[in-house]
Parts: sequence; C-alpha cells; structure tokens
Amino acid sequence: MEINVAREKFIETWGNLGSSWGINKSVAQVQAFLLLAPDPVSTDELMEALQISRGNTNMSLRQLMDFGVVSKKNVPGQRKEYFVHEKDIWKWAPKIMAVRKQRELNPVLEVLTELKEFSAAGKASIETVFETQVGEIHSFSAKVSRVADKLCSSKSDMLLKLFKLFG
Amino acid sequence: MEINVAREKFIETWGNLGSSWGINKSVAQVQAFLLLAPDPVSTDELMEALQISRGNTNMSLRQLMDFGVVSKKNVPGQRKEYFVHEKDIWKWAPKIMAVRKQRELNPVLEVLTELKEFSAAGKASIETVFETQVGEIHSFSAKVSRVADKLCSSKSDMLLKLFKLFG
DNA sequence: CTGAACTTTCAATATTTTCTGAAAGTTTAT
DNA sequence: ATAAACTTTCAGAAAATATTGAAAGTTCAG
Repeated sequence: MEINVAREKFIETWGNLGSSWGINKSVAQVQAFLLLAPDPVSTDELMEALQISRGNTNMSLRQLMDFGVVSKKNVPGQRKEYFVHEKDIWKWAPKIMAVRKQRELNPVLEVLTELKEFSAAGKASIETVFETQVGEIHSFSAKVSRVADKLCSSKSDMLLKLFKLFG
Repeated sequence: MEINVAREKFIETWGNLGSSWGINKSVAQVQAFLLLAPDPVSTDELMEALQISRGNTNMSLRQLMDFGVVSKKNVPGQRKEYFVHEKDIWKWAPKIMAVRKQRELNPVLEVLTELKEFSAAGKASIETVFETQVGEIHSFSAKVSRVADKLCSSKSDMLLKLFKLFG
C-alpha cells in the first residue's frame, strides 16, 4: 500500500470513530493528520490536506488545544502559526478522557447526587424504584468517576498497572 | 422535590448524557424511563410519557433490545406487548459497553492491524511517523480491547475487582 | 502610524441525524 | 375467512449539527 493511501485510510477511520463517540469528525481528522505529521503543521496545510475550510480548521485546532493535546509551535522566521500534537499516546489519551469526564460526566454526577437526596413520604413502588435506580447509577458512576480520575491523572501510572493486571 | 419532577430530571439528564456519547437521545430516555418503571411498560405509555412517536418508540426499544438490556414481557390476558429493562446496573452497563466495543471499536482495530502491515521501502520521516503512531495506537487500542472484554464478560467479576483495586 | 500577513468569529448554508405518522404487516379471537 | 388489535417499516419532514467563507480582529515589520 502506498503511504498516502494508508494515511488517508487512517484519517478516515479515525474520523468515523470520533463521530460515533461524540467527537466532531473534522476534529478527529485534524488530530489524525497531526499525529501522522513529522513536523509542525500550518492551518493552510490542514485545509489543503483535509479539504476543509479555514473556519473549521481553526475551530478544530482550538478544540484539540482545549483538550490539551495540541499546542502552537513557532517556527523561527515564520509569521504563520504551526501546530503539533503530543505524540505519546499514554499522555494524550488520558488527557482527552479527563477533559471529557470533567465536561460530560461530572455534571451528571452532580444531578444524581441531588436526586439521591430525594426522599418520599409515601414510598409507593414508583418512589422505591426511583431511589434504588438512582442510587445504583449514582454509586456505579461515582466508582467509574474515581477510577477514571486515577487512570487519567498524569502523575500516576495507574493506566500501566491496569493493563498489567487485566490485559 | 416531587417524584415526577425528579423522574423527569433524571430522564432529561440521561438523554443528554447519551447524546454526547453517541447514543440517541430518545433511546437514552426510553432506557431511563424503563429503569424507573416498577412494572412492565407498553409502547403507548412510553409515547405518552416521553412525547415521542410510535415509530421512534419502536426503534428505540429495538435498539435497547439489540443491546440486550431490554426484553419483551407478556402480561397475561393482554394483547399488547410490554417491556422491561434489566435492573441490575452491573449487568446492563457491561452489556452496552460490550456491544458498542464490538460494533465501533473492533472494526477500527481491524483497520489498524491492516495498516500496521504497511512497510515502506524508503523510510522517509513520513513513513517512520506513520509506523510509530499507527503502532502506538494499535497497541494501546488492543490493550483497551482486552481489558474491555474482560470487564464486560458476564462470567467474570473483573469489574468488581477493578473497583476494589482502583476505586 | 500603516498596511500586509495572518487568525478568529459568526451568520448563513449545507449536511447529517433524528423523528413522524400513515401504510403495510402481523397476530389473534371469533 | 374476517376483522380488530397491535407492531413494524420507511419515505418525507423536522431538528440538530457541522461547515463555510467573508468580514472583523490582531499582530508586527517597516
């Protein structure tokens, strides 16, 4: 297989994976392109390679920077901005997980905590089931949350340990 | 808080969580409603409670049945079909993860395996980076895949062990 | 300052995804 | 067999999401 065909296949596949897990396709494709790039990449290169607009490219890069996995890199003597992606998957994957957990899971945990405080006077089966289920989901989510925090915290090598134990 | 307000809040929150992780909002809301239901629920009850169409309700139930977390329940003397959701979160959560892994992660793993076979003659930096990155992502994904299989397999109590060790 | 080079924003547009509802299909009672 | 009761399907409509591109904003060399 030719290298560029292989690269495109990877970028395409990665974009689709993103889509089905709530990450914008362009964002995932920009990430894929940056991961495969040996050198810092400019906005124009991304636009050209992925056939997307300047606006889209800019927003996608911003999102990746918000995840903390992409940073600006100044190339000496160049006005233009260049971007690089953290290349160590043991660093970037946990970062993305950590941010997504913070954004999308923590708010749910808060609501669950609030709903757990609900305590009915009557205790009809509708109340009983509510308490049981919210309780179960809350406790389960809280466990997941704690594990995720440990696995994603940069200081710890929990991810490695996990794979040693369970892989 | 009144029980119905609490129920609606849960259903709403759960629907939004689903949305941001690639699960249709209606599907997530139907799941939430079923989880909170003390008794088997009919299509009409769901339509009424969630204000969604018959078609949508039917499709959502089908998806939940495909995940293996909802089943039909015949109520004696009733023509209509009723549905129940597995109530034990230690059973239903791993089931959903397992199906999603199968559907959405395994195909990516296959592509990665294929791309790993790519071996360039020249070995310019573009090829080197490609090999390194695809190699890293493949190896990382394969580890995640193995852990996920273990955690989600119904026979094992790996999930419990994980939470004991890392929770 | 000035204006060229570059980046960011955002209203309008396009695309994708989801939802509806009526028609077709199925099952069951008589 | 017939028809009522119920379920499934799917083409079109609606809604949500993503994308564009040009205008506004910023930066910086001269």
